[in-house]
Amino acid sequence: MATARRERYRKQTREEAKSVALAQLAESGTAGISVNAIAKAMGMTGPALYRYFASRDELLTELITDAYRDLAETLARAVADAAPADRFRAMARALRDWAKRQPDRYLLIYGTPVPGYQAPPETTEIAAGMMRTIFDACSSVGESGGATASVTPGVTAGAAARVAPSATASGEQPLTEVEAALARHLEGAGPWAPGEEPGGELKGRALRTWTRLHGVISLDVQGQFTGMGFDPSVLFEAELDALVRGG
Amino acid sequence: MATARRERYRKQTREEAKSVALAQLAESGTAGISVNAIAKAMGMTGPALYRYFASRDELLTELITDAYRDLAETLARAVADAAPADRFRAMARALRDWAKRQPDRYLLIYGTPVPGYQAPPETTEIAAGMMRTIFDACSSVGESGGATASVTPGVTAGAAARVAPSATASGEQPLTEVEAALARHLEGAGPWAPGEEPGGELKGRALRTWTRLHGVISLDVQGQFTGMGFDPSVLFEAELDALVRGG
DNA sequence: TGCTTCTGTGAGATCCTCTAACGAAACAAT
DNA sequence: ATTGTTTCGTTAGAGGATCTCACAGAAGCA
Repeated sequence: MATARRERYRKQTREEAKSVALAQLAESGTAGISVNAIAKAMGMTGPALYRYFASRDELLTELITDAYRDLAETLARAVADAAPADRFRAMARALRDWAKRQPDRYLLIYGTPVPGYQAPPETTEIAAGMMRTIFDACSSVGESGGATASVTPGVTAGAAARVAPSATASGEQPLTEVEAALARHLEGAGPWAPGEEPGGELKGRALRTWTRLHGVISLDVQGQFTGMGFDPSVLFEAELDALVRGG
Repeated sequence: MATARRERYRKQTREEAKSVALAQLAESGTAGISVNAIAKAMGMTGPALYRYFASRDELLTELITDAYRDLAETLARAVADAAPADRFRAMARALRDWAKRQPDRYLLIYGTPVPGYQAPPETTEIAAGMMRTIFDACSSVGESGGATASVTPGVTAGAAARVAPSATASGEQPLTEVEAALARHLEGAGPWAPGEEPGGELKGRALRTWTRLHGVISLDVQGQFTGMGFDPSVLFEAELDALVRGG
């Protein structure tokens, strides 16, 4: 029973090690995380830490899943706390804020993977939960917002003219032919998230949302915009608006 | 004069080293590139390679700039070889093809950077040249294509209704308010590319293009789509279409 | 009190990057 | 052809990394 003390201590030192590792990550990147250095910073010798983590890789993996979980929870909370009409924007901004506040953790999740690396099953679970959140945020985007313009299809011919939605549920934006093709292609895919699987159209919206937000955020946190003389948040808001507008 | 032999030999072994390094990169990631292992694979001892590269970092940097240059040239050629109406799609597809064919090199350019790492000035030059290519591809997107639909603004009020373009040059898509705001914000930014600097609207289009294509491509080459049961190229084409449509 | 389990230490194996000193080869010039 | 110079590759080694192993304490349990 009193072994609980030991377990508490064990968990505590594990957390301390991960915390020190995060500090190292922030200032030297993934490659700068050293078991030896962490141990030294904690006041013990190198091999002692191997009582708590089987390998440097396990520590790294735990850092990743922790960050993943944290991000997923942050998004879920942002969606839950927002009014239905604001959910989408709240989710997107929460994502960006999280990434900007701790770039290294974002890159830990979405950065360059090691070729051989196999993500633990826990990771895919978290990813599925996050996809659920994105679904929820996306599904509430056109509803009762009143801010979306109903764009009537133009008369010009061509592949990009907006066509009537195939057979989807609620009253949403009309889709272009290519959007409809993507929706059809995604109809059978999945399952991507727990709970009921949405239709292809919503999956397409979610996928667009994910990739576009990641595009802006990842280039931003990697510093690819530095020296270009503009505020990335303006670009982000523009992309956000395009997503809302485009359904 | 006959020192040319030596120089040729020198260049040759440098190239061989980089080639071996690329092989290591493909199978073990950036961290798996080892000067010792490269030398051994070339039939010499470790320290010998330090006659050719001052440090492991210099080798890495050279790998990055090589990849960057290669990518930039590939895009430029794709744009140059395509008919004006196809330039945009040609550029985008060339980008994706290049990335899919050699994911590790793409991630070398756009992957997680080391926090302390300062890109050599040569890199920013190449980036500027590539931005020029993107500008060229984007500027020819609405012209004479005939495939873009002229979307008439809906009657519904709200921030997302399309408004008349501010004062831009050619006959292009009308902009939403947020797009116009982004264009205004980008008007003074730069210079991003050699040659004449385009207006804010074109800069906005280029930025959207860059971030959206990168969003799809990076998640794809990182394997984030694996197991989701859909073809990423369909998503890519849908995004491409949205970019063409949206100006 | 003893017995067991957990925790930390020091030594060491094996890798890595990178420096330094030395032999050998190739080039240059008399 | 012989001499001098530059370059190349070697071995030796410093210093650091991950990780294993055997051993000394400490903590928990009887």
